[in-house]
Amino acid sequence: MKASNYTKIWQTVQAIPPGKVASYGQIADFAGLPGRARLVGKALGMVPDDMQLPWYRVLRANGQIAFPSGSKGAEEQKGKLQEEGVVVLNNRVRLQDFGWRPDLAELLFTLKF
DNA sequence: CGACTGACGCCGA
DNA sequence: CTCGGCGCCAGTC
Repeated sequence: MKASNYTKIWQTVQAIPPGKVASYGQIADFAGLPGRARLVGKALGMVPDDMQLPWYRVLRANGQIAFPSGSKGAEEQKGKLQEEGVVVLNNRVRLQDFGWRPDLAELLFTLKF
């Protein structure tokens, strides 16, 4: 099967465990698309509503929520994260505490590509 | 074909 | 901390 870039990105996002967050660049790297962080953003925007995807676990490299503070999207994302115990302050998360550091072996087992 | 546009990232000032 | 600039690339106009 011909895993498109979007498919790889979605699979990688699904691999993020609850209570942890990853950055766009990180997702791009794990998906085999180094330097294509913007493509990750595009891919998340293309996600069908009926597909379950923890898109809210994806943040900017500095831990900030990608949406403008106070916007609908930002509030929704903040809520979803806090439900999992992730602390969100001033529209941002401390990656030092909640950043996802995947185990390479398990990552490969999950993504299989 | 070129110009513009993003749920981005990094480096330098 | 803020700004500006450049790299990135699939879509859109």
